[in-house]
Amino acid sequence: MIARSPSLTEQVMTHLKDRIVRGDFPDGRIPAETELAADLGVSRTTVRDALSRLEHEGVVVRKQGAGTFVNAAGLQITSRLEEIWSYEDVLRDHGYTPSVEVLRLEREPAGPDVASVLGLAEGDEVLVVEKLFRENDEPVVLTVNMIPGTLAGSPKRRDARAPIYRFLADQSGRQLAYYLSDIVPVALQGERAATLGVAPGTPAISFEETGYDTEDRPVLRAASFFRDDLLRFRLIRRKAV
Amino acid sequence: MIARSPSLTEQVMTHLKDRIVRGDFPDGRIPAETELAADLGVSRTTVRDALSRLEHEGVVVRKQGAGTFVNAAGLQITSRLEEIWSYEDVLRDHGYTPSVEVLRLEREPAGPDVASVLGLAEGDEVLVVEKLFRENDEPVVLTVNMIPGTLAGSPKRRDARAPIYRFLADQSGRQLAYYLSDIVPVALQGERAATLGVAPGTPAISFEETGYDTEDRPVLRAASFFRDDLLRFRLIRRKAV
DNA sequence: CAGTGGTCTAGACCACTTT
DNA sequence: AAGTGGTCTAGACCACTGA
Repeated sequence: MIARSPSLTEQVMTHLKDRIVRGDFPDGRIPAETELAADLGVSRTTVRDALSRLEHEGVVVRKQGAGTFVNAAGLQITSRLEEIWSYEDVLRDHGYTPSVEVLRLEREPAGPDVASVLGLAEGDEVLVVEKLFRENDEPVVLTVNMIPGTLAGSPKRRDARAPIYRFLADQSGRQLAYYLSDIVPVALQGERAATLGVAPGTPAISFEETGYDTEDRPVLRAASFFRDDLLRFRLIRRKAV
Repeated sequence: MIARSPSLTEQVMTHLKDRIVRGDFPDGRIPAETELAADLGVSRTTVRDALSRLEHEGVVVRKQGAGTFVNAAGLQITSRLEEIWSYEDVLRDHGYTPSVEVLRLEREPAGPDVASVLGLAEGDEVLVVEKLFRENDEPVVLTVNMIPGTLAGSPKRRDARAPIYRFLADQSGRQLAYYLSDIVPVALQGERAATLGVAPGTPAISFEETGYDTEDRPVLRAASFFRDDLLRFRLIRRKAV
């Protein structure tokens, strides 16, 4: 709850972002590192740290010998794939005001695939949490999460509306540290197509992912299905260094 | 002892990668930054730079106060989405030894979408380069590239087998700087399905992307289709900082 | 050529985790 | 308390770009 004062680097980042948004650099050129350092009263190292992180975020581009420039393309990226964490936030980033409904919350025996990924024996119990995210009654994202039964108590539907990483932390105390995600093309069928409000056979992207806690133990298996017409993933690809 | 050319930072990176692969850190724990700096005879800043980049690549994880650790999950990532540049390399990373065939190389009038993206008038000529990447006669990736007609001479089929960024550089002198890519689910139909050797209606992922040169001018529109059973994209997602 | 970002050093103190 | 990574400084030289 205590707001720790942002680091100098972070303050420089916000400062630069603000100026970019404000249109302080109409030609897209950002002042030289030494100049910024002098103006802001910090060391060039700190400025460079901030610029590195902004470059990593896709906000600016640096060209040796030439200068640092605002990256117009980066402003088009609404969701950076590697930082997706809560679908509610993703939808908000897209300008939506999402609602969440818990479609399913029950225990069932794990199938062989899920058991293997989560390090369980086949037939061990998993808790299934199925959620639908809507914008104005229009379904956009459907997620199916499976958690080892031993890592959950007897949650109420209301509890399950929280982002899954928070739900998991509340139930088990385990912190979700990272996901390993496969991007998989699917054709939506049957009930799943109906839930998302599309015709059977509609092609869609599914993220199939395994979540690990801070000690690299698998704690979550999830699949997410998207309405491609309402939610599109975009990324920048640059030549590797 | 250590020489120039690859930067010190890069040498430290390769050194650490080698030791990781060699199994020098059986418990997954990497020596402290100060220790590495002393051992290698470089400053801690250089070591930190190397570790930052390895962390960014997903090779290691750093935990404040605890240490730096090998990231087992990162070793499973064969293709980092944000660094895809040549599909031949992507396939090689997957352990394949790909071959390339140029299926199509001809000029045609641009449709409205392509014209708009490339900043052309509808009907202006674009050069279409369609390539198929195979592993052992098995088709894996199909790419369709469109370049403004003014940016290409009269290339031969042989020229078009090179990676598209090199082809573009050879033809026009323009350097491809980055791509803006949409990840789109499609159902493969007709000729395209046949070319990739799958049943009509098979769901697939398509990368729809626009390539820009170093001066942010659009120079390339491309779409790529994948055999999901042969080429899978995987990524790590971590909590944003 | 002057000016830019890229690399590197040596050292200081802080925030956090583990013992 | 000891040890780790995180932040920050001040300064040096190099590699590259552009006029």
